[in-house]
Amino acid sequence: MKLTSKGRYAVMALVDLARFDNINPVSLRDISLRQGISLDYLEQIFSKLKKNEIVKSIRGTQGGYVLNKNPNDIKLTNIFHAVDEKVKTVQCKKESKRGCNGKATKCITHNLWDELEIHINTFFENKSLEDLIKNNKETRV
Amino acid sequence: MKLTSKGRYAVMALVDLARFDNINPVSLRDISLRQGISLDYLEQIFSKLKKNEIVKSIRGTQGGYVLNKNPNDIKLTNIFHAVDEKVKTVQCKKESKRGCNGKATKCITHNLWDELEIHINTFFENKSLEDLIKNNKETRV
DNA sequence: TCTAAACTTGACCATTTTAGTCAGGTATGT
DNA sequence: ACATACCTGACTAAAATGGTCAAGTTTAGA
Repeated sequence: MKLTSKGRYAVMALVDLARFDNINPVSLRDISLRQGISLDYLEQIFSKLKKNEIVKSIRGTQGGYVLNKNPNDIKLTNIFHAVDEKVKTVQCKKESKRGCNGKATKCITHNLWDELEIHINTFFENKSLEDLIKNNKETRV
Repeated sequence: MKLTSKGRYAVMALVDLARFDNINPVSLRDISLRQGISLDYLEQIFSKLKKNEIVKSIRGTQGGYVLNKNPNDIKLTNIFHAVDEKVKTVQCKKESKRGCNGKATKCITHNLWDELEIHINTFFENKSLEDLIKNNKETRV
């Protein structure tokens, strides 16, 4: 199990954005430079964040992005959902009426993954952008 | 983020094994049939489980695998570790003396991933094969 | 009004990972 | 001897990942 870069970049970029958007919109170019993330890739990510109403865009010179909500109302779970970072641990095909092992039963470890998923989601639901700004200042190695 | 099939299969197979190994070793062929997992793939997985002393093998006719420890002493974390299921959320190159963003700092979300990792690992460390046998009987859909 | 900054969209792609298969072994109980 | 079952390594198709590239559109400011 691992978190992909897309989810990580999304969170990094939003934390960066949240710290600088007090007055003016923040351009992806600036975020790209500060965080070392490819500009083209950031554009893909922000396209999704915008669709999910986490950020707003302002076009043209001096444009950029701003948060669309209070940092306290942006939970990690919203961010991951926006960029398609799946927290699902097992894919049980819901289309079929059958269980996840092809039989008429759930697989013997099914409940376990449900529990795990809840465990992880709880973490994400309780963590907001606000928390990250407060507690995770860039620190020296 | 998702759990790969390898880790899931490993757990499924071990739960199956734990339920049937009272008297005789259990063959991978039986597990394969019961759980619907490819035999060849199971062999790869059990090779790793054996290296990590989670199971013992008995060769020859009537051979198979048996648990090498008490089900209560086999934690999920041991199983995942054995089959290389990474719970690491971020790969910060430890070889380099630098931070995870190439600069001399940790990335601004570094602490977050550390926390998440601990959160998930706690779940895995507290869950044993014994727990799964007790609570996760195969259930009808 | 011209232009450069910045967002927008979609196609494309190399690499890595995943989830296996295949083809051979070797050991051992009967 | 022979069938069963473990053991090992090479191989591979398909998907996911982590981007790049190209061609726009919009708008502030000179």
